[in-house]
Amino acid sequence: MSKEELQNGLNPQQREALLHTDGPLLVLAGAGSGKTRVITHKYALLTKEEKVSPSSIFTVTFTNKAANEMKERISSLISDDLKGCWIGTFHSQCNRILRSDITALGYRSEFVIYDESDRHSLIRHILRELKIYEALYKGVASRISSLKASMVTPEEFLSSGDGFGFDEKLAKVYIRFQDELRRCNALDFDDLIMLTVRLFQEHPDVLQKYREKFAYILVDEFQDTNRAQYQLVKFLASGHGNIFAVGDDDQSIYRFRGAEVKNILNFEKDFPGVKVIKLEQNYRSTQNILDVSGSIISKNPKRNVKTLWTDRGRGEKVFFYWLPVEEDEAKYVVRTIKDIYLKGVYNYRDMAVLYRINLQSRVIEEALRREGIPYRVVGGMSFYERKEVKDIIAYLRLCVNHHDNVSLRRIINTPHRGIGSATLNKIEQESKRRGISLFEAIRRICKTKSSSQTVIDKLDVFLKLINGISGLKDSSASEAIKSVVELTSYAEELEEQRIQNLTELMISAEGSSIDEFLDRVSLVTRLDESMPDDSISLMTLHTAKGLEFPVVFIVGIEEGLIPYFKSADNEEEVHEERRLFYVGLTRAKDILCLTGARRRRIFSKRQEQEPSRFLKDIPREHCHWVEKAACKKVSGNGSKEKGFARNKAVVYAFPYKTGCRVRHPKWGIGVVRDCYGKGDDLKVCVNFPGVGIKRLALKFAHLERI
DNA sequence: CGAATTGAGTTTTTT
DNA sequence: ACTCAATTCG
Repeated sequence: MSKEELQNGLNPQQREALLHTDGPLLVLAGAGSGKTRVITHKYALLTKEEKVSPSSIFTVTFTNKAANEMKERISSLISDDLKGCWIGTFHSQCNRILRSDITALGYRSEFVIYDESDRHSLIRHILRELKIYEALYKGVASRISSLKASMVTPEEFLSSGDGFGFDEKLAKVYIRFQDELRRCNALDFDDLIMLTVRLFQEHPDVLQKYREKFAYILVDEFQDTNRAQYQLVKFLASGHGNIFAVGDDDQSIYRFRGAEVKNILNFEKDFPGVKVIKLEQNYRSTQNILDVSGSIISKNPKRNVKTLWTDRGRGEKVFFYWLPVEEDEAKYVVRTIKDIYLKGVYNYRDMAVLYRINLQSRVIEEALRREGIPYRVVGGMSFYERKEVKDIIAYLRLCVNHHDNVSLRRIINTPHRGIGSATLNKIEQESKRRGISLFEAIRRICKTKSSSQTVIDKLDVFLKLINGISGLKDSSASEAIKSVVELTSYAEELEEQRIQNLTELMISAEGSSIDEFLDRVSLVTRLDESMPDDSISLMTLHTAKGLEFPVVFIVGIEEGLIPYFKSADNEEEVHEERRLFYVGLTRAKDILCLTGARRRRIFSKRQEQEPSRFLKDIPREHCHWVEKAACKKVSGNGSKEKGFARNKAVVYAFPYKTGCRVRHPKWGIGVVRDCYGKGDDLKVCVNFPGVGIKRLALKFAHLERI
């Protein structure tokens, strides 16, 4: 594509951002303003016109999904292949750098990467040893994580500490944690960033090498960077200043995990002469949706004001429904979903239900199930977090790296081989006494026969097993997985579904070496989520960031949920809740429907709920505002719930009930899903197995009741 | 060593 | 209400 072609279809601001090639540039991109478009076109322009090699453009995103999407879109713009390009997540980019240069910091380059749960088990182990209440491990882990994300060393933390006992203990755990990681030859996610920054700090020659290598730095979702990530980018860019950062401070919703919006503000200080461009034309939503979301976000102070506009027209008003209890809310949402679906304009995949906390999905799911509407809950446990998958990966890690104590602890008795806590304690002691890894300690115990024969026998079996698998080091990852499963008899007495998962794991490993595979599973959280079926998406507001749907429901717009009660007394956090709400609102393209319930069960307590304070900021003229005292329209069946079954209002006598069977001359036998309309316009929705769901005008479809 | 029972706590999440 | 985890019992 030529320079001219790359500009086609861009608005003036986008074009300006595209054509600014030298020096720092900050693009404040409102929701739905086509930021990815600008980034990808920029990338294409740099490689095509400026003849910059893809290997000289350092491009970072936060998620793999974003990185892949970007790669795809770029490769459709330029015909060259992107081999050797540097487009990836912060973590994968840092991994790449560290794999080649971490030895400068005294680490070995074959480190393994610990995920959240590995980190948790290591911290629990340390707490146990230091005799600190173990149940605190989650809090401790997250404190340490945020210290590392802010590049604070244990020493610095200690000196800045308030001298209260707990901080001292925390620092101790922190030191110990880093120490253990090192002994295990492992890095956690925070280390990947932190150590890369440290590498640049302490080794100017290495920094110089990368500065020369990367002529341009592109940062996506800049508002989500934490301090370490920002330092990283700053290091790379401060030589030539060719940094191109894209973000939206209004969509900063990850403060709780260390994101610092102030990086956007600092940016103008750190890179003098920065050009700031705002993208305010929105290509996603109707004007009504933009007005409503704008009225919400404009109440936040300290923001880069952006006023989104669209040429799409006003569109539907935004719906707000206030219902008596959460079940009513769910029912209302589901009924509306069905109504919309049956009108035929939108499919289920075009709709999403968003909520503040995962717990809220339950009621919605139940209501959807009752109506037989297909749905999927987005988020939740990722494939690689499943126990059986993690177990097998632990075996692989241990084989590649005998120092990996965390993996060893995980699988030493999985599947059961009679090695319990007593034996493990003995091993731990031996390892501590000699300053060797657990694996070495086991070897020693076996060699010196310093335990009872039964224990030695069991340990010996384990040793032989690991040694046997270690022999597979050079075989392919999928071979190795197969062998691990066989040698450990892992699949025995495992449920069918879990065996399936292992098969899936093997398939996903095909074609990679063990090292590559381990890297990938650490840095890629979920398998590519395929979504071929037509189903409603359910997810939290956080998960919805970056996505868009023609029809969006946001449920539970109540005080206590949005803003969440734990945030309600902290001003900063209320601002973040407001942004979160804003993110949710701006996901909608055509139809936006907000709901809330007057009474709701939260943690088994029935609570009287107030409408969210944010609702006060929405101008009523953009909304259909409906408060329901009780559920009026009860759809024939399913109204046996207490309270509002009184209106047995079967409005029209439909000839077909949901669930009854019919025969169609062409499609055969099907099940009636729904029946609506009246008179000559009576429509019936039938699911024909193997054919799919059909909507038929009763008048023309020659249905036969069976 | 492993199963069963009791008890505490309860946001959001990517890598 | 429900989950997850620790402790206790067999």
